[in-house]
Amino acid sequence: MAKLEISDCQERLARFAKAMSHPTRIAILHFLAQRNECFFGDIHEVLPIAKATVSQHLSELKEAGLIQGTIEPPKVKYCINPENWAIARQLFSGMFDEYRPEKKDSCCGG
Amino acid sequence: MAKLEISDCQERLARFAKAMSHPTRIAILHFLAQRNECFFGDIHEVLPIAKATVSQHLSELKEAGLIQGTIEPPKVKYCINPENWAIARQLFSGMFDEYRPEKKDSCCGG
DNA sequence: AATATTGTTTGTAATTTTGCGAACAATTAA
DNA sequence: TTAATTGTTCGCAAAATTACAAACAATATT
Repeated sequence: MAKLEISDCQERLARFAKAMSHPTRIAILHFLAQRNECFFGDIHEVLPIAKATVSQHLSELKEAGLIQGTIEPPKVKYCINPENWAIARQLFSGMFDEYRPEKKDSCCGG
Repeated sequence: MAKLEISDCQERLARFAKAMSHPTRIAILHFLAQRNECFFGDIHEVLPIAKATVSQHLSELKEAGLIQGTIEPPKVKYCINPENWAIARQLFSGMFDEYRPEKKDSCCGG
């Protein structure tokens, strides 16, 4: 029993998923993905939540590696982290491609 | 201010991501994606956690729509939910495709 | 030096998540 | 009927998440 070991890829996928597990953070990613870059204020301006909360969400996205931020005094510029974005894309599509229903009739009697 | 409204798609994407935000649940999805279907016991046997916890993780995956379960007394058969799996795949790839770095030089001075 | 601007950090509270053992339900076998 | 098998649900505890206001830091301006 207990033979299944969780791989690094699976841990990493879960980590990315966790970063994406909140609607506000999805909205932030969407916003950044479209603009390629922008300042904290631009993001905060558009969200109906306190700046402290925005900052926290940005922190989590940054720690997960999906975005990056650089200080441009007195502002902070945020953008997608291209390398990790590509890795996340691959991990997710790899996961979803693992399921290939060979038969047209569904499983589980559904 | 606060102009950004979170769309249903974004809510749904976050919901799927949340279901995938735990390593054990990623492992379960991976397991199911490969086998196309299997019983609770098969999953529990392979995981180093209590059956109550396994049951809970399966519940969350089921409530999120990623998997489905049917009772086959005295067992319960679980499998990927094909329709929602396809929807999740699209939502994620749609999100990741939103970012298209036009230039080779990275943003944020990275 | 004093003030304004831009974000982060801190402290706090409410809620959710995670995990387990024990109790429970439902079917099957003896 | 009694016992065994298979999972779910309950009750609980520890930890993590979410959100906010207030305090703080760092640069720019007057």
